Amino acid sequence: MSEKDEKINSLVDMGFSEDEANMAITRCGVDGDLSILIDSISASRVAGTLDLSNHQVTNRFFDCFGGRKKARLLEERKKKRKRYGGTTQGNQPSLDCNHDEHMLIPNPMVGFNLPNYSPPSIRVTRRILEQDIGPPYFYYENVARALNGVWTTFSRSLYGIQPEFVDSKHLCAAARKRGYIHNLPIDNRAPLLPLPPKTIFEAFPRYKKWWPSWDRRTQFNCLLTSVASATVTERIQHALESTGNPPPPSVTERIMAECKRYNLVWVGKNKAAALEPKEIEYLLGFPKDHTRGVCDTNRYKSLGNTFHVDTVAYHLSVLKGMFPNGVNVLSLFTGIGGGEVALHRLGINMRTVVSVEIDKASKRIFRDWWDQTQTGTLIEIDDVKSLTNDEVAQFVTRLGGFDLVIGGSPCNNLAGCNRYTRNGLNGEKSVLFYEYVRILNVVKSAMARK
DNA sequence: TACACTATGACAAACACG
DNA sequence: CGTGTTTGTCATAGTGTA
Repeated sequence: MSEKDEKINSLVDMGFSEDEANMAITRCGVDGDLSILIDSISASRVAGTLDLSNHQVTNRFFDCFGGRKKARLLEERKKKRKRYGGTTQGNQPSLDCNHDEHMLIPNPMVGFNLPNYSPPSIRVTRRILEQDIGPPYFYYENVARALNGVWTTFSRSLYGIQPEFVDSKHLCAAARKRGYIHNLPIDNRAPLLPLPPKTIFEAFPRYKKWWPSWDRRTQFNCLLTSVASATVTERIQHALESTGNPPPPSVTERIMAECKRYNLVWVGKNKAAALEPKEIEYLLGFPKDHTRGVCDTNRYKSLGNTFHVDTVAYHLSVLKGMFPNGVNVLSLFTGIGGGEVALHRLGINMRTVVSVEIDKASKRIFRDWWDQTQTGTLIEIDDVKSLTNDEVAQFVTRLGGFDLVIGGSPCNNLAGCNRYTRNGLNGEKSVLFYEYVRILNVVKSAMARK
């Protein structure tokens, strides 16, 4: 079989038509990665059916830039297109293989809507192609501030659907800037109740006692995968003890930088400390002791990598009315089960969850939670790469289809704090995004055949 | 092998300013 | 408008201990 035929076969397996596959190979060449071909097909679907000059999401939050600034951004985009388009890339159409488009992140980062967010939002209308409306519903997540162009690729690979960017600080006491692409309805969402506390003191009143007046934080920064150790807090304590009260600005500024970076709290006189795992569980909407039983390093790591339950639950809440008999879920990059915990807290019964997760500690945490709270079936798979198209199709047949495909692919190579391997979407871990696309497309086409 | 701890100081993108 | 400044980030590699 020639390389071209092989690629066409793979693409057809994923649910693309033979014509589409042929076109993509003509445009991008037979040497291109499968991912580039998928991009190309998705792009032409979008280009062919939607008018890109008119935003499909009319949302006042995308209009929140002042006129001048917006005009400037548009100018820059034009310039970039000029710079990267056409001539330097041979005869490649710029829309297909150009990853340099900007994706505007709305400010404030409140998504399409939020519970109790005022002023009442102007009605958001979002159009999704008929063929891409669920079931299966899908829900994809990653860091909002990825490298430029990455979200354009996410969107393009996921049927041109506009991402929804939400900073969870609008829902809880910690920032968590994330983008979500999904084909769920966005009307009639309902938050989990009670609404979580939105300030540090509401969440942890006991820290008021030792909180210095010059620490003006009211919310935490993003909860990361590792925390400050004793030397950091000792250094702070020493600095405070060796200066007067109040300490000079030079000292407080340095200390504040550490506090913000590590999300420190004040637990005694001059004594700052890292948040405990159970406190992070609470902030992120997990049940008490959810991650208990593995070592602290693994608890922090898996918590740093997970969803904010309340944010995700708010988006998934629309499923409750649609599936009174429960759902079958394909959960990719499950981690400690943020999506499942959200469904559970929404009162949505999970008949079956096929969970793909490679990390042993996360798997154990999730399995323990499942055994203690669920009556449905859990099927565990280790690695997305080893999950073949045939196996996915067999699951679809066996279970009668998936109602929800949910997952957030690795951000390691996209996250700003990675100084070593922030090499973008083709990095070792983040490239697994394309496995999500592959598997989702197989599910879609297998369900369409039924 | 598993864990705890430490130092590291990159980088894009938003922002402020003239 | 360019240009310098600030901000914040689902992190990693290496070392030592048990």
